[in-house]
Amino acid sequence: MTKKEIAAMSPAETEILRIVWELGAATVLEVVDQLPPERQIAYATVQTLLRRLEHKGYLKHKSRGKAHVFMASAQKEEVISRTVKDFLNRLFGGDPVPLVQYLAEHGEITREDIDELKKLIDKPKGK
Amino acid sequence: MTKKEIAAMSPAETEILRIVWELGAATVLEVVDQLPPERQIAYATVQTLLRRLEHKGYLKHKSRGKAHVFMASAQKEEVISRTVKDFLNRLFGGDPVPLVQYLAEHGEITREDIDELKKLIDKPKGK
DNA sequence: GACATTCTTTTACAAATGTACGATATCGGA
DNA sequence: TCCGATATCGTACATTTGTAAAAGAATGTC
Repeated sequence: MTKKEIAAMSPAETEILRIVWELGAATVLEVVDQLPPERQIAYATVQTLLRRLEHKGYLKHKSRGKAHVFMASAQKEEVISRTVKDFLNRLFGGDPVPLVQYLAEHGEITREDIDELKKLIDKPKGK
Repeated sequence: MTKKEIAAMSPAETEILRIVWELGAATVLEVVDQLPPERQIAYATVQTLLRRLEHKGYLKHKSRGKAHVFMASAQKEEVISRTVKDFLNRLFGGDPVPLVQYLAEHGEITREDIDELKKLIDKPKGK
């Protein structure tokens, strides 16, 4: 565990980071285009968020022509882990069951999903 | 749907709100005592957070002696729903499966939990 | 090589957040 | 009724966050 202590990301930053993850690598414009249409947010704002994410160590970038192409720098798994754990602590005191329960009750996850999960648990993570 | 538009709560506020939910009703001191020992936070700070939560409509209070006893005002279900949905959107673009998958892979939820869930889904919510 | 175009950088700024001190009010006793 | 203990209230304040305009730089095109 050499590196640690990466500054927490804000909600808006999280939203942007997710999109970069999804696209693999993306310019400011590509991120903007990926945002849902109802999400009104200026190009410059997204740019700021990307810059801040880079400062905090979540992203890095290289240049393609004059544009910057952003991509993940920190380990996604790691980041998600911290974020979920944190969320769980704040809202449910760390107990994940109520969360999953909520998802089940509100039709967010289907029976099929659950069957898949069962398999996942049975096979203890084939690396 | 008469009331809506309740201001979003901040992470620190969420942490406090959860404790009030857990205790049902609590004074500032009781909330402070409920916080994990590693969480260094002054009495006055908790007080401020409780005050803000009340302003935002999440809590109300009555007096017991000179102390204020805080308790939930907004519907917990409602609040959790909004919060989870929001979290899901930001971190996973709204798809709950990766979240649950994460929980499963990291041993956060057990096989038993999953069996319980299955029942929940099969019985479509006995109101 | 001058221009319009497209990006990045710089800079701003109000509002929200996290944190908490000091002043004030209230309650239970002596 | 005056006192100490306990609470709340008002206030403060440095940061972080969300949002973005303005200024400056690189590029392709006549």
